[in-house]
Amino acid sequence: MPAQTSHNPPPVTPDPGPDALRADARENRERILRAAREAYALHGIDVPISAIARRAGVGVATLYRRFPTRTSLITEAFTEQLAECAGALDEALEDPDPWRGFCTVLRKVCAMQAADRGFTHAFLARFPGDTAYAGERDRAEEGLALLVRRAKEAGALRPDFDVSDVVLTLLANNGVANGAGPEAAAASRRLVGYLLESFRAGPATGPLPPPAGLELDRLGGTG
Amino acid sequence: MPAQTSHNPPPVTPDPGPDALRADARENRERILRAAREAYALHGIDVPISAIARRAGVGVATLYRRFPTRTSLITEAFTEQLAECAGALDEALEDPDPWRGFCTVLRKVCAMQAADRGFTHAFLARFPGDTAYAGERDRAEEGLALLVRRAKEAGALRPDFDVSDVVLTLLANNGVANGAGPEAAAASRRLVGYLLESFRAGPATGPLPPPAGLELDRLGGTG
DNA sequence: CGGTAAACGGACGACCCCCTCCATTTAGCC
DNA sequence: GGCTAAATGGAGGGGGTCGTCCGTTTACCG
Repeated sequence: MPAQTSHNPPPVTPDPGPDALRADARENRERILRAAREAYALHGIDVPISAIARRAGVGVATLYRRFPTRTSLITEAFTEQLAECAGALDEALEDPDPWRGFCTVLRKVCAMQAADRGFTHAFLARFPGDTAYAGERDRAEEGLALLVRRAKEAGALRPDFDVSDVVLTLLANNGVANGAGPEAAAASRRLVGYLLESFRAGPATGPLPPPAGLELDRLGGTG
Repeated sequence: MPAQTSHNPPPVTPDPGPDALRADARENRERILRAAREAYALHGIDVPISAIARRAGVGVATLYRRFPTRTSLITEAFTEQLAECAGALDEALEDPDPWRGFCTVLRKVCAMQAADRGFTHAFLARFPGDTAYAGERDRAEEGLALLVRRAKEAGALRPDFDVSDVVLTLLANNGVANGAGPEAAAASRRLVGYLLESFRAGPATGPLPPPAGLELDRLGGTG
């Protein structure tokens, strides 16, 4: 990334923003996002750009002008769902029972993963140089850490649980979501059921293999 | 597949078999398989055929003549590892402690998954029309079912464990193996640690979401 | 040593996806 | 209604993989 010339008050939005667009352009922008969400949910994040354009009823050029990079499209397409995740975390933090909050947020995010094949990738993908998610993600990590600490202090979450185990859960769930086909939802629920039982503090168990130190921003679809 | 003309004593081996080959051809065949295993382990199952050929030091045509379909190459390349899995299961069945056997086989297979990016795909991929694995797989399913039953009867495995939960475990582990990059091995160990704790029979826990009824032959890399 | 069939490998056409360019259409304003 | 800049869409060059064809090389046998 070339250095910027010292000053630029609005951080040079690569996306002009939906508001500054002409009416027909804004309409098309929405159609593209809708089509992208549908396509991603159905076929995963690898659908050709041209397929999304076709589904949206626009030309490829239109799509490319609005979303110059694949990442920018994905970012926009999943903003809503990511906000939903953030909301779930906020709710969990407000729950007087941190363990219940912990369970709820994990169940919810995993269910979303299982329902939408593209969501996982959007969720786990790192967006190099893209600051749109960075703040959101940092906030999520903080909130998660807080929730985990509280749940431990309440004696409900096992003490050797590591925050990175949340990522572990998401990755595992991703594997199930991608591999289990039509049974993905049921399989995901069952996996999360097993894991939550294991995460719950209980009578002393043997030592666990050490945490893998996974971080949200070090992960990608295929490593 | 066109109907066959009623009789063909040797079931028309698409692979002439390593033995009937000329010396140089057999040599090349081995080189191809070695290269395929390396490439799959490093880059997953999607490496271009040409890359494997190059790595093996042969032309594409040679590879294609020996292994007409991608599947046939994968099948051959992972035969050894699959045999190792089968061996692990056999050992587990011989273990006087079925729970220990169960843990060992799950740990071993998951470790293999984590170590070799291609192995999972080979392991889970369905091979339509390919009978090479069918017998092996049926035997594995039987053995697994037996192991699970014994472990339950020994009171070590929770009664509501379902055989399909083994597949669930493999899918989850696959997600971790594919997504955790360099930490895949550690992350996989930790996941399996959590799951095995959960699988272990213990003080009554709440009801689990129902099993997803996953079967080995209904799974594929991306469903 | 010589002949033959097996084996080889590179080149090639078909296909798909990415992304840009440009001639044409259209919305919004006077 | 007419003008202008924004917006559009499809064609096309570039890159990559697949799988086959065919002229050349090589192992094996007599």
